[in-house]
Amino acid sequence: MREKILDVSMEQFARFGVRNITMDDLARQVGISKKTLYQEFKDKKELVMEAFHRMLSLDQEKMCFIMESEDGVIEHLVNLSKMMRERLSGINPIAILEVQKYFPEAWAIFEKHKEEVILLDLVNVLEKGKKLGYFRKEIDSTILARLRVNQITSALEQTNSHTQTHDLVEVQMEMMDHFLHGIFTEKGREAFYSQQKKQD
DNA sequence: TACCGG
DNA sequence: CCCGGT
Repeated sequence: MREKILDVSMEQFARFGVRNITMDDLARQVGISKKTLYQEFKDKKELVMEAFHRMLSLDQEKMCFIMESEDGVIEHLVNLSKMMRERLSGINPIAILEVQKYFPEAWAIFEKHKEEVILLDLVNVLEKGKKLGYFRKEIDSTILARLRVNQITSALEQTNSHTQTHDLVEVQMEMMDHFLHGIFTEKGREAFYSQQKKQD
């Protein structure tokens, strides 16, 4: 039951914004009474926190899966960016602003996730890529992982501007391409191009 | 579902 | 007036 509620909440919050979705809306869509809803969750704040937390956990699961199934570091970075693009395309920019503004505790969960999960993952993948000869040995993995994590999440801060979600997706693609070409060795670039061909 | 109160 | 909470 809890998961069902969280899944619906996640989708609705992302699409219409947290403030536009009322507790009545959620109860109706899940097909339960508000009483049941409040038995599972203390208040709306808790629901938002949990929904947000769940979204990040699902992302993290996907990342672990990518990490295990792909031994190619390039595929890993491409998939990470793809994941971010898919996530962005389903989120109304207004929802991000609302969470930052009205649910700072939920936003803190994301900040933590960014620092502890994504950043470490990127350091690992950059190191791995250097060893395999795809990335230039001169690069500092820690600095570039930081650069990349800021790049990826910059999409979420730009929401103040009038940028459309579609543009954000395009921007993600462009930044990934630029980042990769900055760290590739010859071997890396060739591997990237043949990997791109497969995707089309 | 109705209602209170912020 | 709206909506979270009872």
